[in-house]
Amino acid sequence: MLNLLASHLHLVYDADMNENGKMKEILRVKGFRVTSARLAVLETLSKSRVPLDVGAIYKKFSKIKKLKKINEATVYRTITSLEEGGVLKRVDLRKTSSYFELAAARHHHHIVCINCNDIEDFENPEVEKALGRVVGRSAKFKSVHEHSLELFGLCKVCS
Amino acid sequence: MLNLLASHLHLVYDADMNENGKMKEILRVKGFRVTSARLAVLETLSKSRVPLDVGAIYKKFSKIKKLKKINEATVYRTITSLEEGGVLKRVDLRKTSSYFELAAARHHHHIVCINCNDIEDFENPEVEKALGRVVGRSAKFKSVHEHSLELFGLCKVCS
DNA sequence: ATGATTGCAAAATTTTTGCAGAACG
DNA sequence: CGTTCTGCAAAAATTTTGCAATCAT
Repeated sequence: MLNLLASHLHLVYDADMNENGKMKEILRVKGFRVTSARLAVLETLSKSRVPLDVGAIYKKFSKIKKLKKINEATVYRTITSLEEGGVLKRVDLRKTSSYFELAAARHHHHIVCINCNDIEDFENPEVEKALGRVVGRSAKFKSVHEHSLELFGLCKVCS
Repeated sequence: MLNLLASHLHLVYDADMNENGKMKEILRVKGFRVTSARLAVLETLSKSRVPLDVGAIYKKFSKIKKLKKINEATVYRTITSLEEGGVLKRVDLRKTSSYFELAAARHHHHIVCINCNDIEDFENPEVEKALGRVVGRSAKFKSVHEHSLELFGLCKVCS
C-alpha cells in the first residue's frame, strides 16, 4: 500500500489517511482549501520519481482513474498558488517548460543526464553548509530563503 | 573604453580588438562562423550586468545602433548553437523564459531578489569544492560537466 | 451564504520549423 | 563555390486571463 511509510512514521488515526489523505492534510496545514484540482496535482507529483511539468501532470491524470480530469489552465493556477504557498518547488532542468516537485520531500538536489534525462537525487550536508555561509559575504543580501542546485552530466549508461 | 581590461590582460595586436573583436575571437576559437547575428547576441550580453532572455536581447538591438536588427527566430537559433558550443550559459531565474549569459565570464553563480529581480554574482571556492565531491557518491553518474546554482531571497532594499 | 476555485474559450508569450535567399570561409 | 546561416512566415508549445458557474468552508 502507498501509505506503508506513513504508517511507520506516525499513528494513522483515520482510515482515509492514505496518500490522498496525506495530501489533504498538507493542504489544510498550509491553509489551502481541499479541492480536486489540488489533490490531483499533488497525488500525481507524489507518484512520480522525477519532477514533472504541467503538460506531463496533465497527461498523467488519465492514468489515475480516480482523479477527475482537470483543465490545463487550472493546473497552471493550482501550481502557481501551491508554489507560492511552499507546497511545491520549481526545479530547473534547463528545459523550456517549468518542472515541479513536492516540497514535502526531504531537501535534496538533482543530477541530470543531459542525454537520457534520467535524474538522481542527492543531498549533501557539506554543500548546504557552504551555501549557508555564502550570504554572509553578500553586499546586497542579508538572507536567502531558497536555492536551486542541479548538476548536469552524462549518466553511466549514456557515457 | 570597453577593452581596457583586455588590454591589460594581453597584447592587443589589432586595432579592431575592441569588444567586437573579442567576440569575433571567441567565435573563431570555438569554430563558429563570424556572423552579425552571433556578434549582436554576444555584444548585447557582454554589455549587460545581468542575464537576459531572448525578448530582452531582441529589444536591446535597437539601442545599439551599429548592430543590424536580427530576426527573433534567428536569435533563438543563435542562442541554441552558442549554448551547445559552450559560448553561452543558460541561467535559471525561475521565470517562464530562459535567460542567458556569456560563458567567458569568470565562473560564478547568482543571488536573485524575488521582489525586484536584482541580481548579485558570487563565487565561492568552498561550495565548488563540496560540489566536486558530490558525484563521487553517485550511483548513476561518474562525472558531471556543469551545474546550476542560484540563491533566492529578498535584497536589503526590498526586505 | 459567500468568497475561493474551476472550466472554458480566447489571447499572450515563448519557442520551433520549413524554405528560399544571403553570407561566410 | 559549397555549406552554413538568416529572414520571413507560419505553426507549435507554453502560459496567462476574463467571466460565469461551481465548490469548499
